[in-house]
Amino acid sequence: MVTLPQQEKSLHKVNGSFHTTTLKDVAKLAGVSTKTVSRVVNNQGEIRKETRERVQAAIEQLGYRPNVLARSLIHQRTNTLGVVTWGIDYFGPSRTVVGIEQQAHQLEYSLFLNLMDRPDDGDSVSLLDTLIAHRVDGILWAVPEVGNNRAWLESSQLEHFPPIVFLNTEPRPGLVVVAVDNFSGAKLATQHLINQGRRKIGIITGPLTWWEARERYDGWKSVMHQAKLETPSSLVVEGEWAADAGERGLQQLLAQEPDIDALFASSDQIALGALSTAHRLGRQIPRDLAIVGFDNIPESACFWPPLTTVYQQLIDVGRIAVQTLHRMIEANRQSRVLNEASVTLVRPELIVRASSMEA
Amino acid sequence: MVTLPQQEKSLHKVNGSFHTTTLKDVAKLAGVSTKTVSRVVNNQGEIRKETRERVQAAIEQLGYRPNVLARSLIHQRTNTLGVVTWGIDYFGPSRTVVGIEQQAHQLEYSLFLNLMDRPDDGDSVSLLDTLIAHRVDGILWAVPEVGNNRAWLESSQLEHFPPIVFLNTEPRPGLVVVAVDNFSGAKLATQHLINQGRRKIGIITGPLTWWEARERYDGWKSVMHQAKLETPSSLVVEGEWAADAGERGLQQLLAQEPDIDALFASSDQIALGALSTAHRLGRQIPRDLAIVGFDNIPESACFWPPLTTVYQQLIDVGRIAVQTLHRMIEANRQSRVLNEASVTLVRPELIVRASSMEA
DNA sequence: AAATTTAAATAAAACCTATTGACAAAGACT
DNA sequence: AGTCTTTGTCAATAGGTTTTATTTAAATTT
Repeated sequence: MVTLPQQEKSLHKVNGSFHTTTLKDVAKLAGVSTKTVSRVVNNQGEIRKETRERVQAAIEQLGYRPNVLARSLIHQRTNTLGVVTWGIDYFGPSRTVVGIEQQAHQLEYSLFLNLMDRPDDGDSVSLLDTLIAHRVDGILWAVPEVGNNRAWLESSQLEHFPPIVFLNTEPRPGLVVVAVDNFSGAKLATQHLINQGRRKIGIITGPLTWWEARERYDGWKSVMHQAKLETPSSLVVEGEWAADAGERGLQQLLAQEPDIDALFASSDQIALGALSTAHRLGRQIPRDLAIVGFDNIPESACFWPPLTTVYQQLIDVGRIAVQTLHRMIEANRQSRVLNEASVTLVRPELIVRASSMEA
Repeated sequence: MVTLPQQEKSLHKVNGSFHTTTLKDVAKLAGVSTKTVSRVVNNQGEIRKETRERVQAAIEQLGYRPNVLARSLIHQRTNTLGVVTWGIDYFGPSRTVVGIEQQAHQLEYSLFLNLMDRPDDGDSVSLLDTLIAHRVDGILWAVPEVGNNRAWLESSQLEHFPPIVFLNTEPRPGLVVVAVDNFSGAKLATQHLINQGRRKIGIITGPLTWWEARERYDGWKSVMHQAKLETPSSLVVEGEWAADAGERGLQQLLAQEPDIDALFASSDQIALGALSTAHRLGRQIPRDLAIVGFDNIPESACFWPPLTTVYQQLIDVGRIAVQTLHRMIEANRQSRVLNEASVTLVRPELIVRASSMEA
């Protein structure tokens, strides 16, 4: 036990305004120099056990926590990453953020979170500015690529930017990208349907301004061609990501090609909408129509029938992105070498359920 | 147009290591004092148009952004809020975060995001410590209340904490809380079923260690009693929040009370699982069994049949929480008056769809 | 044109909090 | 007395803000 002089309660009141305790306060209370406190806090140098305990008791009593701002200022490092993303109320983006947070936490980074209001451009530049003003050590750009919403890349002076990793965006020369291999995923889905003996396989795409939607579309086309199956535009409907696109989409497809026997839906929500339409029209799933989705949202296992879908390991995308960013930051610290571009693709896997296989 | 002396590219390279541009650099390049630059940046005092332009040109050229850390240090204010939450890959929590972010952005706060790995206790204290070390101006505690996961409240020295607002937790004396009125929501749902002429109304609850689950359970009980309906334990199944709890839950309910004519599911996922079981058992929804969920996840409109559910305006909870916190911060700045406790309840509304009404 | 007033800019120092290095001093131990 | 261990002093640093006192420049008045 260590005893300390009683501290009057008013210590943290100065001029009636809040005063967080500083190194000095601790030093004064413990009766040592600030240097000594600093040594205790940072666990460096030889310190007598008794002194250490006195200091620690003072820290306890005052609720002292070192001011990270001051530290960062000196060390030229904030241990902070900036995340820019969109749509965390959707399953995919939120999972990605979870992965990011987990890995960041493990590597002792704090996260600044910034959400865009719309995925297509908007206020990207001002968000990035804020992050840079906060001197984040690195940036995770996790906004889905829509239209030309990375136009800021051209106009910005990237030499004033910290390292950036792009998540789920199209690889480009000079950039570091971690993404799900949507193309492969779509191929898995389509190939599976072909393996089930289906031949007339329709697709409802996401909005084709989205890179991910285009990749999935291309994957479908690629497998179809390989299997020598036609891909007329009557088998294709462009939709939004949400469920009602699936409802309308299937209606339209059936109007154009009444005898399609399978559907590749570019999201689980679209698949859900299609299921709903199928029920209304009295089509048996999977007998009359096999359906495969994309995402593996938790609900999809309980759709009726349970949905076959492509599982994207978005948590991994987040984790890998942070690991990569961390390496870039460390490398930068050693030498101001330009980080090499790189592309990491995470392979999705197919989850087979009842919506695509007859019992 | 303003012209400036050419700057050699190597300015931001010092000893081969990265050098962010500072006020001084700008001042030197513009040929003015640092004070002048400061005035331009902060838009204060009288400054000749020509000078302002020179300075702005220098800022542009160097890509200067004021160091927020240094500013915060002086102003004793970081314009930063800490968010602690859990489960942003679920619909409810992520929506709440969206609301928080929107309002924070509008009030020019940046957000630190911290996710707990588990909602029941865990590392709360260390998360809070990190936030305080970062000198956040306020904290949003958006972790659902499970068991005694706010035990840290007793052991912490709250006088060293910045203002805190609690989201979707049980009101307690002395705390500021913004929450959805789960009790009312459950009453809406149950009353609606009674209005439809249902009398034997079962419930699948969330885990009753959760405050929100208990509130919904109590709401159901309250309305049942008011309508002079029995609430034997055979009408109650405690579940998890996810869909498979609904599958098993309905099975169990039907085993206990084969002639129930309605079900209040404490989450849309549970409702989805119940729908799935109903299909498998050949029960017609809503004819044989009316179902109401809770949450209004986007998919619920496309369930088969579309799900009647209770819509919680979680975005509003987030927004209001930030507004409240902002007021507390401002009030604190004026005078170190203890912030008064307060409770704001957000009323949910009932969305009626086909799962509870015969056509 | 000279004198006065007003405006714009500057230099220098203090401050915010913590870190760091060089060096000195005190105390403990042979 | 000499050595080792522990602690302290002091100043500089990180990147800004703010104050005071001063200087310079421009605008206005006589």
